[in-house]
Amino acid sequence: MSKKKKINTRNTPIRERIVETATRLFFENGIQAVGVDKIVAEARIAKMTLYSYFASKDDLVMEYLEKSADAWLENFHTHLNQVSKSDEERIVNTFIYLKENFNNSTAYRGNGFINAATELSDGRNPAHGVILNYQDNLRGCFESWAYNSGLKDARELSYALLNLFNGATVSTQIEDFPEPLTHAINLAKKLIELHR
Amino acid sequence: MSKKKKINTRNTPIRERIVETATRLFFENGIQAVGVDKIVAEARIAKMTLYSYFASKDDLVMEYLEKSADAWLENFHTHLNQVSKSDEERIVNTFIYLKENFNNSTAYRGNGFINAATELSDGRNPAHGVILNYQDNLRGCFESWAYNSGLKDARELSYALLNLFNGATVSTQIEDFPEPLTHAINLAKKLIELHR
DNA sequence: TAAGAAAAATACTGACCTGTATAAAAAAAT
DNA sequence: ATTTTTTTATACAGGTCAGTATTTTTCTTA
Repeated sequence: MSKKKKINTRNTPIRERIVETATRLFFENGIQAVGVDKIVAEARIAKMTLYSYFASKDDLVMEYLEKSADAWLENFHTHLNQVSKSDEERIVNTFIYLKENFNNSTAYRGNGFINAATELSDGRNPAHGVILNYQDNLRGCFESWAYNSGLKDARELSYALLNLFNGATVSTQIEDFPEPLTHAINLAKKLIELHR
Repeated sequence: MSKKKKINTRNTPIRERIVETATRLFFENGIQAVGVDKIVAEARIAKMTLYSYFASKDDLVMEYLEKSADAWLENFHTHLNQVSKSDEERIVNTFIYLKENFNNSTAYRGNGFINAATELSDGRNPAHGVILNYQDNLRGCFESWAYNSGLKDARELSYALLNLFNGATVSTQIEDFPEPLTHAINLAKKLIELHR
């Protein structure tokens, strides 16, 4: 007789508060650096309540990554739709968006998915699937935007742009200064010209 | 009367074995994921011996980063000198070097300094100074190589190349597949043409 | 060979970690 | 109003963490 733990699958305000608090703490401090005790303290709930919604910390981490990836992409597209008149503009605006995000943050923490990928070094960790999916979603955006704009070699360009996206994010995080993003914006424009 | 701990500053084989073991474990598993007990076990020394050479784990981490940065740059230049006939070739060969490193590794772990920077999120950590120095050293190489090759806007090009370097490293680490590095090599060649 | 220094072995501290057991209090549903 | 579910509070288990104290053994050097 297997004695399984019963997990509450309902979507209550408490559950949302757990995920929101974990999301904020994981992103600001890193996943390994945040203990369950800190999450329950800041969410002002009992530890047992957390473990009634999530089987383990790893489960909570998975939900953090999945929900954050969805939210990131949604904010991303919402913003791009507001400032872009064409798919070609969306490409350049992607990097302007990164720079605005840096300027609007007091302590820049880069990209939560890149951080998670380097932190959870074991590639067999299921979190890597979410991160890979996020990255390929982003690259796919670049590819279709490039294709719709009539640019040559859209697929190769999309890889270059993803490289540029990741590189500019990491460089900015290391330097804590927006200069790499300025160069990334210029480089994105040049890449578009190269593929026109 | 301040009671300080006496640190052995001699450079003995044991000390080197500690640093070598820590270097391997930190790079393969991440800094936070490796405990002092694991280091002393794999180096087959007593824990007290480690603490007679290093005041704290943070001290050992600093030495790991400093020594690794020196060793990385030395290997880098040694290899580039063997395969390059000009500074312009050094630029492209940098990215070929990354790809060869990936192909020669069983479990690619990317760049130890990028990993450390994302792992040690607090920018006030003295480790960030070492990482910044490493990055600027690398960018400086790009800049002087570009300048010596008569390329235009050497400084801006160097930032683009550093972005490309970091981005390709991170993308490869996430994907665990060398395709981003292939695109990075092509992109580096294009960037050189753009600045000719 | 004797004295001194280095290293090892062992046990420990106090803090933190994930996860659980249990019982009381609060809330919801019947 | 009573039962059932949810949440809390508290304590705890078993592990790991960085770092230290103490004693014994080994090595070096004089």
